Amino acid sequence: MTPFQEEVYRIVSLIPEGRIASYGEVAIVADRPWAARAVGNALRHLESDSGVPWWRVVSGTGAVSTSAIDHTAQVQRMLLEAEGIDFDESGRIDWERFGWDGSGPD
DNA sequence: ACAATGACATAAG
DNA sequence: GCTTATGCCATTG
Repeated sequence: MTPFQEEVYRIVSLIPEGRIASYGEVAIVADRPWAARAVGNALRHLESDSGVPWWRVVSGTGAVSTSAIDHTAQVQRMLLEAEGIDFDESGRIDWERFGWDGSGPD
C-alpha cells in the first residue's frame, strides 16, 4: 500500500453522504492539485469492501468514469442515486447542488 | 532510472 | 456541447 493511496482513501472516506467530489478536488486536498490522475489510479486499486465511498468521486464534469473490474459506472450511478444524488438528462450531476465543499462530513 | 499506463483536467477545434 | 490533443501525478514493468 502506497502512502498516496492512504491519503486518497482518507480524503474520500470523509466525503459526506449525498455529496460528490471530483478527482481534482481530492487531489487538491491531498496536496497534489494536479494529481487527479494519480487519485484515480489510487482508487483503481480499491475493492468493493475497501470501506471507501469511491462512488462519491466523479469527474470534473459530474459524469462518472469508473472502469473498475468489480464495479462499473452503472453501479456507481445506482449507489449515487441511493445516496440522494440526482442525475440530469446528460447523465451528469448538478455540481452546484451535490458538489463537496471540501469540508468535513459535518 | 526510463518507459508505459491509468477511475483526470484543461485548452483548442 | 462534444471530440481531439497536451499536461500532470503516481504506480508498475
